[in-house]
Amino acid sequence: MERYNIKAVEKKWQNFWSKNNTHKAEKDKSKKKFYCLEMFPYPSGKIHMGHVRNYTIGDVLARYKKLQGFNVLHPMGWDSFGLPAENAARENNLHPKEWTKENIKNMKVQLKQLGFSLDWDREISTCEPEYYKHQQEFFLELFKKDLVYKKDNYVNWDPEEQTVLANEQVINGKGWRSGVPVERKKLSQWFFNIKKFSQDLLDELDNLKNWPEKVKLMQKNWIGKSFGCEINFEIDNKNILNKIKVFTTRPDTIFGASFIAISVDHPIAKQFEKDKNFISFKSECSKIGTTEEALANAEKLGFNTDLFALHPFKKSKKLPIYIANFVLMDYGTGAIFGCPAHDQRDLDFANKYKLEVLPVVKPENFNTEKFIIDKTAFTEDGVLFNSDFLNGLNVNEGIKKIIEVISEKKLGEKKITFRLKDWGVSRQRYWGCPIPILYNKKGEAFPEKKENLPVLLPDDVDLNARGNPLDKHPNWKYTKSTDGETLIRETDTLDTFVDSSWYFLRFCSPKSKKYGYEIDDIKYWMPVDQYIGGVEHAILHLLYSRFFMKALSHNNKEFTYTEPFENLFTQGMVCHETYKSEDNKWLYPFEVEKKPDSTYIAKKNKKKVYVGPSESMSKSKKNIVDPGEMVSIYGADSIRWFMLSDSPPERDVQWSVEGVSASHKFIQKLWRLHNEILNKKDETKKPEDINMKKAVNKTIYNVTKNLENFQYNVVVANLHEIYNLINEYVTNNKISGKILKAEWEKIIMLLMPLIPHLAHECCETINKKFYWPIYNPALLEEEECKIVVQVNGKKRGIFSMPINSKENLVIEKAKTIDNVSKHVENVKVIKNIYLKNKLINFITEK
RNA sequence: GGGCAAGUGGCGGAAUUGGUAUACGCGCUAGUCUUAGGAACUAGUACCGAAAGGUUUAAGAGUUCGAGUCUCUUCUUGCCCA
Repeated sequence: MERYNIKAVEKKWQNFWSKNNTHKAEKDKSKKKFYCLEMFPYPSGKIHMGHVRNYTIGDVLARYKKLQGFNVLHPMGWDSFGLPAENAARENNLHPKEWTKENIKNMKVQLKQLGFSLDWDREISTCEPEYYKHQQEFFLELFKKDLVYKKDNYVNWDPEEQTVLANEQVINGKGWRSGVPVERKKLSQWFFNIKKFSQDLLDELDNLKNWPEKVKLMQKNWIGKSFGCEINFEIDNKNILNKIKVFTTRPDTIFGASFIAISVDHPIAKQFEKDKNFISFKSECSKIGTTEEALANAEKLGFNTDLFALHPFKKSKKLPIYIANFVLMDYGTGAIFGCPAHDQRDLDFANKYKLEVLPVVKPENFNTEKFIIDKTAFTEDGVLFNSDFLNGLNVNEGIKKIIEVISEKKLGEKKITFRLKDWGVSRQRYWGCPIPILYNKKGEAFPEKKENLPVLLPDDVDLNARGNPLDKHPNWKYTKSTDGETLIRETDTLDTFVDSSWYFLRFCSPKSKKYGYEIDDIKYWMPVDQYIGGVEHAILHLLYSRFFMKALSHNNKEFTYTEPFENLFTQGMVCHETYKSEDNKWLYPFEVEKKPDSTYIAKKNKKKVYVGPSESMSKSKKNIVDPGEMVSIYGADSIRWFMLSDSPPERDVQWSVEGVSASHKFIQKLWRLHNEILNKKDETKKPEDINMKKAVNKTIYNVTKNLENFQYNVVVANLHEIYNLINEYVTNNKISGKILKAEWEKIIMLLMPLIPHLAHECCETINKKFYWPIYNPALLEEEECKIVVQVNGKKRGIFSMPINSKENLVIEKAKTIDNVSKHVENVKVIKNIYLKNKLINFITEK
């Protein structure tokens, strides 16, 4: 028998699938559909192990569902707009378009080499005019629906990338890609009105039954609904404004208020614009980012306005008004009252400026005199005191009561706010979807005409100039209206998260010239039955996609809203050990060598290598393994098998040479066993036949169940087990050839979704039919069962009995077991716990 | 600081959801075959013990006839938010 020739066989089937368009999906209303989608990649050049894992998990599901008879849609495309193309273009002197195309070409080859059952006829790429044309249409549709608007806004400005970042692209105050501290800058920006749907997006999370709770919670926190109250404070000096509207979620602490803090952009702050001190204060503020985190961590700074507000319930009390760096105009009303005793930021501020700290909430059963606030604010629930008519109430009761009183006295009103902010989509970048908006001389914005779409990106741009290349382009932005007026194009492009917010719709009608999606297609294919991707997109991409569905179906009779992703699965990361040389430089795994004592040395100079913890594969730490190289050594099936075998899909997996080479060996073993089975002669029945049938039946049951639950590592274990058993039967000639072949065929079918190349090769020599085996429930029943015997809950023995034996027979036999009889003799058994076919527990008197 | 997960052999991890803990794989040990082995095969491998047997799911308590699984406390790690 020949050794299994991985390269030839894998190539053979990949060509076969390509030629026969095996994975092509066609709308067929008579068949039940299954839309299996994995998050599409950014074409960075090569696929990485994270992709391999993501797409292997998806492919197993897609192939499994197909074998079960579903009409499976399993498409793939490219999230191909974005900054790296511009950077790479500058480095390599290659146009982003060319760079992207080249990468797509290479990555497509790699995906095919892994044997994924993708329908390449539906391939889409977001940087192609055929795609972004429709995106521009959607932009205009949203514009018409008043879901897009422009406003001056502080933005997170990444000085390195010279672009605006969304809040969620700012991590620890730094740009998510550049790692450079983010600044605040005021710019005129386009926004999607996602805030409008805050309540819906929150409520409808409950309908997502098969989303990880973790992800739903993250979205819930991100939307951040809070109940609070607006309170109007009168200003002592009536010349200015007579009132400041303040928002708070803790109106119960009103009696502990000792100052008012307003944002630098608050109308009241305007009068200080010429004050030198204020100007320097303001510039100091702009250095802090716009995230809540940055605000919380930054030193609290204030600018004293010398104005005072009157306490609404204690008119004699005057609260100084400060302009403070931790209050933002776009949260609440841009003004707060400070209650230092019960808010950490307020306390930090009060301590710095020597303001009064008056506690009004204390823990229950705590002596009032002994309760002192020093450096830590008391933010927990407790009993209100020092608070006039609120005294004795707890926090929730206090909030309720104070809101009642405030509304009654018309001092303010109850207010619900959301943390979710509108989605700023403008990017001062070239490689993105142009925003189809024109400006006249007055600066008024209006939409480009539909027949003029797409607004194409010009090819001839200078990427080496700083700032926005489209803005610097000599003539692209100038155009003329039908009546000859000179118009200027919007030079910002759209955030690439817009591109990925509707690509799952496009896959349903990838070729439609007229529409971004055909209503008839999405009615059949949508929603995505299973979406698979990294948890890092839990907030951004998934929330934006939900918003996009909302926005498109808003005021749309044909398109009724559904959640885009019915089921969501978030897979873990691929990790690898990290290696450092003696001179503290990262080394690639292929640069090191393992010695027999399990220590490592550098291949180059034989010097000692320090092994660090296993971490998520990243280029910067060089702990990466190239999938292409692995495929060429071990073959696609081995890589797939290993990816599935070692850890549950939702957890991180450790890449290891031992693991993948073990998978490779197992593939070879399967092939060897297959050939041995083929060579077995058909014989008359043998006694073990029925046991083998039962074992295979049980495997079908287990594999099916575990596939449904995404326990792919257990599926692998199930298949290992049945292999071990069949192999033993074959070696010892225990099974008749005919039964063996029939049962083995079923196992090949079970292998089909996981290692399709080998399974197809085996299948070809047996039978060319594909099906998903159905288990026989009757065969799951065993004739004998093992009864565990416990005495006082401790396991003392185990024995076999025919299934469904009578209780008294089981008890009698149980008592005769050596280690049991010892424990039940000479003591009174007061109780038997009996579980049919499973367990007997004797409870004895002490 | 808050929230959510998780903690099982040398390692990755199973456990029909409260009923035989450690399936399956890696690694390791011994052996067979081989010119050779980073191949293949066989046997062993949670811990203590020569054995009978006993102990064990981060630590401690609780509920229960019975707890890896449920409850509480503590510790540790990871993720998200601040």
